[in-house]
Amino acid sequence: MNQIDRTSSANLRVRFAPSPTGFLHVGSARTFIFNWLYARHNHGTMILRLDDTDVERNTEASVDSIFDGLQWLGLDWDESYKQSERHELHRKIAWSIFDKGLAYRDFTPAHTGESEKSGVQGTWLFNADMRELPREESNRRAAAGEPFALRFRVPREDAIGRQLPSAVGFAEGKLSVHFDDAVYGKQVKATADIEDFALLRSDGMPTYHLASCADDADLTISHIIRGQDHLTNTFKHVLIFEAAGHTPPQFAHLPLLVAPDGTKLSKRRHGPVVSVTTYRDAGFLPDAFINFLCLLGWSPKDDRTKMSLGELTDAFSLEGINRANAVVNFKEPAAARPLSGAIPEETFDAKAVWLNAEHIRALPIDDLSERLLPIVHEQYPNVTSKTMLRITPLIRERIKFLRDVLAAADFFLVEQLRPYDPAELIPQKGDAVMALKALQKAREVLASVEFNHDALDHALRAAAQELGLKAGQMFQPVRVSVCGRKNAPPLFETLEVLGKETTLRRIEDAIRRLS
RNA sequence: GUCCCCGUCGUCUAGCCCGGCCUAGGACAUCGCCCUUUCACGGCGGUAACACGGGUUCAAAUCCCGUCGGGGACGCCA
Repeated sequence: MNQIDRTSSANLRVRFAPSPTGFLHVGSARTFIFNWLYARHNHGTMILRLDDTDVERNTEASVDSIFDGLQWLGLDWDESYKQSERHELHRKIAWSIFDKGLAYRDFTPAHTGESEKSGVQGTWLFNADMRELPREESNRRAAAGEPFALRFRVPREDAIGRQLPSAVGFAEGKLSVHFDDAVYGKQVKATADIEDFALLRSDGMPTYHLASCADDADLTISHIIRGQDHLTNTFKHVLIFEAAGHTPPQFAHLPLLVAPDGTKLSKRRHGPVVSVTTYRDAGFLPDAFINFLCLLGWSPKDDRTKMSLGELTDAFSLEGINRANAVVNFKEPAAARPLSGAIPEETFDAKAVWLNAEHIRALPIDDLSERLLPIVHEQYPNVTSKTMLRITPLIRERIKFLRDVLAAADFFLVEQLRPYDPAELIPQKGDAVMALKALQKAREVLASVEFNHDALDHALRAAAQELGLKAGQMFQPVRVSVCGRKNAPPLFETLEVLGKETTLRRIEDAIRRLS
């Protein structure tokens, strides 16, 4: 059965196959990333396939939203397909399975939705009348126009003695299907626990299971890397592959991403916090987001956490994937803070936020500056890239999200400072008189000094000494007058960028506020 | 209900396959100290975990059995 050479990377082909039924959520993004990493690490082929079989639920908006997310991540693919354009192939394969006697027509009317989902009697297996329906009668009824679904004939005890597919054998005395998962190891399931699933619906459309396997076989996918929620479906898939005359690919199932409440991440229950574009809009760097996602369910095993895309690509392997579900430790925005439009920082997993800050700090100044500029321009269209380039180094260590630039660099950007509490001007262990004295001195000294770091440093320290103040007591009033608050970048660099004119004007203003 | 998967600090994880180096390592978060003109960065240190119970063994986080807990799949949805 293992005739395909899976070690040869030239034939390595993986795929990401989202269904366009909503936005791209973080679990899907992580599946995409792992597939991409595996393909690139092994110089294989990355395929994007839209699994849009369910016309009812698919929307154009969803397709756009998924592409938005993928585009932001910045990871590419080599080939792309739409399942809805391949129905002929799916039907052809379904009927070839029927022709081999491995599927049969089921004329039972379709079920009315969810009603008999978790029946007390246990798993429904098959309807004997339909499964055993003579071929002639089946053909006759079909020819008469009676609707039917096409069902897979899962091997039962009646298959014993005949030629069995190679994935089917006996385990503990029971006829079972087996396959080897790259993450979860050997998997076995008794055919008595697998129902005769549908291949074609009564409207002739392929089901997900059929379409997915038919495409994977046709596109010669070598490795299927997907969420663990498909682990039990895989037994059916193995059966389809073999019935269609193909060797099943190598499977690798990923542990699920779960919410803090322990349940599988879902768009429905958890909302925008699980949408990729939410991270984009909050000012995450794509590489930081990718880094974060990779650490959920995978480990490089060498204690590294902050990793670039290149490092991730080099380090990635299926062996590093673990089996336990991982929680994305986000908070519901409503619980985090009364909503004010923007998504508060504490909404996101703290590690994601930290990684983002790390990636921001690792970016070269000019690169960071370029990414910051469009955000700044939303509110301050007149800021030049030259100015931005001077501001960036002063705030790089102080922002966790790209958007934070607006709050961190506000005093560089506005003409007029927002009104602040004059009490802020008063230094440690000082009073309003001291503040006033310091500012008047600063006004005097700064008027005649050259605005570069060293000159500023000398001038202000000397001024402090002259007044009998500690350096900090001198700096604080100046800082607050030019920044409008206590927490700000280092003073001299700040003054340098602000320039003499603005600095003096703001000190003047502060003196006015004090008196 | 049936079947499948999982269970190491609050969270992500290393170690588990091939028992001893584990008085269980790292990271985030948290607490404290240092650096310092504020904030941040950085440095140092602390708190904190092998779900439980049996067994095998000289020795078990690592192997076996059971219990409990969590998740997932069971559709003519994907």
